[in-house]
Formats: sequence, structure tokens, C-alpha cells
Amino acid sequence: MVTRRYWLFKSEPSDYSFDDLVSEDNQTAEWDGVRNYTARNHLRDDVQVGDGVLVYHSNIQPPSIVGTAIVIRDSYPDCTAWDVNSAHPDPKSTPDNPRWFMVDIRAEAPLSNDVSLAQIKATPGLENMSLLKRARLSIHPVTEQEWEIIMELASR
DNA sequence: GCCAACGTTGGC
DNA sequence: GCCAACGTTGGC
Repeated sequence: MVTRRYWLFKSEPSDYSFDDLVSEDNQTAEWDGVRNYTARNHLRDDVQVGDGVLVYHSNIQPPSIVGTAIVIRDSYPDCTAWDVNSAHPDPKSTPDNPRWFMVDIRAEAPLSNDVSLAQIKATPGLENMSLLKRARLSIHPVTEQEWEIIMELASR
């Protein structure tokens, strides 16, 4: 029995939103396009089937966590890297020697109440969230305690 | 639209 | 292996 872990995945809703995920077949999509080594390492090495995901929207007002998802496939090479027509091609990543990885996630539910970045900053127990420490990282670990506080905020 | 923070690249 | 230059992210 493997312990369930928790994550925060960032996206720009103008690019790909939680609603877009909900609209997919089976509300499922590959989380492609991650091109940062720290985020890649989390995806490749640590994210596993069954883990919980907070979907966070950046570059909107207000930046917020808007929904939850579940990981349904362990990491595998991000084939969009060697697709020159994709949004994030990287010629240094090849099928024989993939550099970038992705997982599949399925939307669970939108939050009843979005949890904004300002709320996160103002809530005791969330001050050490990775999101606040490394603002530019797109895949963040979340502790079980942080997850539960956010679920509580979202239900108010 | 600005710009601070910070990750990446590449010359040396 | 250092570090300056550069590019990108993302809150404001």
C-alpha cells in the first residue's frame, strides 16, 4: 500500500483551464508541456496513480485553486516534445532519450468556493506551501495537512 | 503593461 | 564549474 500524495498543478486558464479538463472525454487528459526540470522530476519520479491534484489557475484575477483531480496514469515520456507542431517542442528530447514526462489526470470536482492566492497567504497552516516559496514552479508538492486546510476553505 | 524573481544557456 | 546574459513566469 503506497501512501497517497498530493500535488498542485498550475495552468494558465487562457491556455488550458479546469473547465477544459472537465470537458475532455472521461474528464481525463495528459498533463503535457512541462518544461522545467524540478517540475519534471516531480512528475517523473514522485507523482503516482491515485495521488490528489489541486488545479491552480495563474495569470488571472484572482489567481486561485479552482478544482481537484486524480492521477490516473504514472509518468511516461511527453511526446509533444518531439512534435514540432506542438505548443512546446524541444528538439533535445527524442523518443529514444526523452527529456520531458507527463502524467494523466482526471477531473474530480470544481471547488465550491475557489481558494485564492491571497487566501492561501492569509491562512495559518498554509504559510509554508511550496506555491508561496517557489512561485514559478508549475508542479508543487502539497502536504496532507495543506490539502485538508484547502478543502476546508473551499467548503465555506 | 511592468518588473522582480528566478531558471536556463553558453562562453570562458 | 562559474557566472553574466537572457528569457520566462506570474503577481500586481
